[in-house]
Amino acid sequence: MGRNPEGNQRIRDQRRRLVLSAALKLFADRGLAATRISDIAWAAGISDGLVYHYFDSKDAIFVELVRSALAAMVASAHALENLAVSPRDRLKLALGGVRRDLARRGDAANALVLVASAAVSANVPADALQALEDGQLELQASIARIVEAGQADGSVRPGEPAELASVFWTLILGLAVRRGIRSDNAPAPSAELLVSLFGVDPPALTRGDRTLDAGTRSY
Amino acid sequence: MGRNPEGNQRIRDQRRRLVLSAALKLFADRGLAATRISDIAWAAGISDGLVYHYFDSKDAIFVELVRSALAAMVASAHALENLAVSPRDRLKLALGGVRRDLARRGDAANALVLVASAAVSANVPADALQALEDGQLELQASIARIVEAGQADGSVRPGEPAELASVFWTLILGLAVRRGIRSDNAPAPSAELLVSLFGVDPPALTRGDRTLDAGTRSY
DNA sequence: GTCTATATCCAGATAGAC
DNA sequence: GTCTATCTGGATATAGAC
Repeated sequence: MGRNPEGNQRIRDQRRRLVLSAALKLFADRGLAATRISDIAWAAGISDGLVYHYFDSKDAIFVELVRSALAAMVASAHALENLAVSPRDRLKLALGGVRRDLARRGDAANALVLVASAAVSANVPADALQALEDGQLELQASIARIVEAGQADGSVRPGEPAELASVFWTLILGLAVRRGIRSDNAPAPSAELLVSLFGVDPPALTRGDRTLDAGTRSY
Repeated sequence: MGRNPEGNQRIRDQRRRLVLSAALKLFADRGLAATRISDIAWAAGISDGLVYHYFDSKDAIFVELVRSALAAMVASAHALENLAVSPRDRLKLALGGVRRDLARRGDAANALVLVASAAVSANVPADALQALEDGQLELQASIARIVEAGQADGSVRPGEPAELASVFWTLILGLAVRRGIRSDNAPAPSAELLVSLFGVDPPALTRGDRTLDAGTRSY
C-alpha cells in the first residue's frame, strides 16, 4: 500500500479539517484575537509548526471558517426554500433548527457564534468581512423569498419581505449572542413564540402544534 | 488657587473618565483581546504607564465599562417603566432609542456593542460576565413588566411576559451585532416594524404613526 | 501626576533536522 | 509530514526619574 498522490491528498485534507474543526470551537469561544495558534495546535494534537504547513496564517484559518460557515448557512437556506412544506413551516423549521443547533453546542452552533462574533468586531480580516456581507445579503434574500411566498398563501403577516427577513436574521444573530451567556436564568425564547411573530393569526397564548423537526441539515 | 484634595479628586476622576471613554470606543470596535493598552493610552492622549496609575489592568478597565454600560441600560429601562405613556409606546421608545443610538455611533452605541461583544465571547473576565448576567436579568424583568402592563390594557399581544421580554432583548442584541457589519446593503429593520411584532393589531403594511422620539436619555 | 525606560513574557511565524 | 528550536516583534505591567 504505497502512498499515491490521491492518498496524500486525502491525508492532507483530513488534517486540514482537523485543524479547522479545532479552530472553529476555539474561535467561537474566545474570538480571533484571544485564540492562540498554540491552542489550535494543541486541540488538533499537532505541533505549532505543523499548523503553518497547512495554513498560511491564523487569519487564513479564520477566513476559511467564516466562509464555510456562511456557505453552509446559505446552502441550508436554499434547501429550506425548496422544501415541500408551507412557507410558514419553513420559517419555523429555520428557527427551530437554529435553536436546536445552539442548544447542542456542536459545530453548527460554533459556526453561528463565529459569524456573530465576526460581525460585532471591526478588526476581522477584510476577506472575512466580505464573506459576511455577501452571506448575510444572500441569506436575507432567501428568507425574503420565503416570506413572500408565505404572504401569498396568507400564512405570513404582511410587511415588506426584505424588512421582515432583516428582522428574522437579526433575531438569529441575537440568539447566537445569547448562547454566550452561560447559566442563563432567563432562557432563550421558544421557536413557537419566535415564529408566531411572523404569523398572521391572532397571537394565542399557546399554539397546538409542536416543534416541527424535519431532517433538514442545518448548517 | 492651590490644589486642594477635592480638586485633585476631580482631576483624577476626569482623567479616569477620559481613559474610559477612549477604551469604550476601542473595546466596542475591536473587542477586549485585540485592544492594546497603548491604543487606549494614545487615544486618551497620555502615556502607557499613566494608564496603570488609574487602573489596575486592562481587564479592570473592561469590567468597569461593562458594569457601567449595563447599569445605564438598567437605569434607562427603569426610567422607561415610569414614563407617562402607554406601555406599547414604552416599547416603541425603547426600540427607537436603541436604533437611534446605534445609528449615531456615539457612546451609547458603543456601550451596547460592548455588551453584545462581551456576551458572545467566553473569555471575558469573570466579573464582566457576572455583571452581564445580572444586568440582562434585570433588563428582561423590567421589559416583562412593561409587556404585562401592555397586555392588561390590550395594546400588547398575549404570551408569557418573560418570554416576550426575552425576544425583545434578543432583538436588541441582534441589532447591536448588525451594527458591526458596515456598508449594510440590507439596513436594519425599522422601529415601527419591530414594535409591531409585539402588537395586537392585525399587522398592517404601513402604520400611520411615526417614530415617537421623546427625551429619554437612553443609556 | 506624568513620563521614559525596561523587565518579562509570550505570540506569530520560520528554519531546518529527521 | 512532522517536529523542535528559534527568530523577531510586541504586549502587559513595573520602576524610577522628574
